[in-house]
Amino acid sequence: MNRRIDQQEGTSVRSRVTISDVSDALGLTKSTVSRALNNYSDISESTRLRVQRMSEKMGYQPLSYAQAIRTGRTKSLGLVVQLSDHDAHRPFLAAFLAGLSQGASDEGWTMTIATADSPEATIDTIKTLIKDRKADGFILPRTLRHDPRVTVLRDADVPFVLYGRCHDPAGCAWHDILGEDAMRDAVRHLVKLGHVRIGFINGGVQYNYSALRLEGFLAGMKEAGLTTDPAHVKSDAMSIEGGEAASLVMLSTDTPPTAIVCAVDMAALGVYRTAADLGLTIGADLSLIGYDGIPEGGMVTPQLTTFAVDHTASGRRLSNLLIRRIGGEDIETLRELVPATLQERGSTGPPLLTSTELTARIALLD
Amino acid sequence: MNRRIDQQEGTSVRSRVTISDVSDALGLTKSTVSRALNNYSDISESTRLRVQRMSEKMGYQPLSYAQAIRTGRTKSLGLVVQLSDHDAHRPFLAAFLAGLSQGASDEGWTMTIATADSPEATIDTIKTLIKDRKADGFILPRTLRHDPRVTVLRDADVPFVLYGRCHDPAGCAWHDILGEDAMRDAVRHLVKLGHVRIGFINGGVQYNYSALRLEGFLAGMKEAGLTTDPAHVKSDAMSIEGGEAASLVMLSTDTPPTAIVCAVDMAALGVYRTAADLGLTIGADLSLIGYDGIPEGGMVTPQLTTFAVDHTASGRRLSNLLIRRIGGEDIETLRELVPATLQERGSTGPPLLTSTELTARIALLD
DNA sequence: ACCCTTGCCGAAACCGGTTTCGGAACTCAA
DNA sequence: TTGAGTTCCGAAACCGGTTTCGGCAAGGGT
Repeated sequence: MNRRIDQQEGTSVRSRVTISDVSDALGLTKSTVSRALNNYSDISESTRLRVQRMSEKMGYQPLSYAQAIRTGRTKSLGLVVQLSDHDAHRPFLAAFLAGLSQGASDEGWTMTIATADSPEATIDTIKTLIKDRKADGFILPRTLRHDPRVTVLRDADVPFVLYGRCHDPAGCAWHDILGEDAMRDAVRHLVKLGHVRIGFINGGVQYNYSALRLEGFLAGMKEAGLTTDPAHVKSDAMSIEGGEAASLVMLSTDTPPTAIVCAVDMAALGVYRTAADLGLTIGADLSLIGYDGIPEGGMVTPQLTTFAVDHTASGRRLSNLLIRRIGGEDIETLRELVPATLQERGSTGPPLLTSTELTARIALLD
Repeated sequence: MNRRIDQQEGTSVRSRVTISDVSDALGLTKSTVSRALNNYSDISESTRLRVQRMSEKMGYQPLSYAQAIRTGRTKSLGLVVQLSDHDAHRPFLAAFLAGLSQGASDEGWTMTIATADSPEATIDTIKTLIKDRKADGFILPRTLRHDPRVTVLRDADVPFVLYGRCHDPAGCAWHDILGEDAMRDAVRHLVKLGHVRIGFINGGVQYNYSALRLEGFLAGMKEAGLTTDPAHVKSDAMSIEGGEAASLVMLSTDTPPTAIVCAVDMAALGVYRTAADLGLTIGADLSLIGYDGIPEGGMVTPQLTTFAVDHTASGRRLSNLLIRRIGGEDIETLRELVPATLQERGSTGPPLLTSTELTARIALLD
């Protein structure tokens, strides 16, 4: 009782307000206060209210690690960032973290993050974090078709939520962008402009999204009654170089596409290079649509038409979902899909050249 | 004693090995085990060894939050990333985090990170993390000349370490890159190529580094016996647009510089735009040196000569310094400066034109 | 009037560590 | 032999919460 309550916003964080301070002030025991704040049913409504008010007034906030010792929960979300991945996701990282962090702190949770430089190291890091109880659950970005992280976490019975979807949905909660719809819409958009021969440059096949985006592309082609030339479909292009190589091959066929859809913006930037090499003007001779909305897309000429993805918003959602998952909510209610939004810029236009003319133009260079 | 020890690498993390398991196995009390592991002097060397071996064998690792309840230390490092800053630092983030995280986990620590979108929010977030004891200390990137974070942490008596330096070193540990030396070396490099009229585009004056880099630039000029035209020194350019504007003004004077040193790469990228607008060829008509080593510098033509900074290595050092600081090491021993390394590429060369010729060329455009 | 619920709260154990305190055993000088 | 120090470890309190258990008092049915 001789304990001094700190100033509201005192910078010096001497002795905190503990649960005993609150219970003493109310003439109750700390067990009652604890149960009142944790919504136990054997606490009368009037007492619960008294406790809540007093806690509020005294600025009491349970210490998460003091709770953890009994509950095993730290109120922190784990994220292991794998950096061996091509650079593509780095620009996402800041925005993504911002969303995660906001979503977490909205509920009074924090983010524990670690990095790893290989899939194996990622698994090890996750295991360590679980063992040391540094996180109550995990957010898994960049879901793979067969993701070892999912296996580990499912086995360990540790909650997690995917940024992406999973081939085996058992036990998986997720938040994902409808990349397949975006690819279909890309085709629709190009078809409306008059394109008939459309190529597709996909991302890494190990990722779950690539199968979906390919599906979406093909669906769009089928819907428009167009046939897809197998030579016009490439995959595993996630970097500028990858996109450059894939598009070069594609445009060197006898019947080159007049438009290309890329599953990732980085690959689309590579197409700019190929176009420059072949003397083609993007947006005129060759139309191009990307996906991701990376800032570099706004720095090239013409600016890249792409599908913008709001990673901050997604991060926020993911934190929310994971916290609810840890709280025991049903998995089925913790799955959501949101659309990407088309950002129309200069890299698309009606086809100026026929495929034959294109070939002729390209041949001139040799 | 009826407790089962988990399999070494068991995925299912049932009951952990606790300190009592270890003490039981040795026929000691847990207090002895605790003191043995924490290097108390009143434990015999033989006992300490027995305890260490058994702990190792049983895979015992104290639970950090269980320790925290008594010690107040969580073994986690705090980082608050401020995102309102121009985008410039985003590319750094991944590499920086990787270093921090490696440095932390090398010592069995973890990173707790949060984001904020304004200086005020940053302060609030730090205060919250301190209050909730979510971090034992903080890493402060992007040090300002007068940094409110330093004030808060110093007042709260919470350990911290700067990525950068501080005008008032009292209580400050740091790791920093010698940007001033880099700027001086940039001038030396240009002088050696034959440049006489050299401009300087500095970053934000609110940052601590900008004063240092300006100093370094001026030192290089003085060393070479060159006079610095005040019209050739600009500041607060940290983005492409900023660099573009600053260089445009600078090059529109009667005696434009034949070479420009930029304190940040992003500004240097802006100079490329100005050069394109004015019909100048970078590396020939105009030499350019940046600082940071951002990947975009390798994507422009010609590639940007710059000073590469290894943010991963710095992050690792910062974690190490902070952990030692939290451990009570003397501040004076926790300050270190490392050089940046010149990455010579295509944006520098001997001056092809005199200042007069340059002016004539530029005037032609009007 | 009596017993049986039910509602509500206190007492105490507990979580996994750390830290204080005290005392047994051993050493060494007087 | 004895007394004073040392060395080293056990017992127990403690940190700040949560959870189990038991019991008192009010209410309700017969």
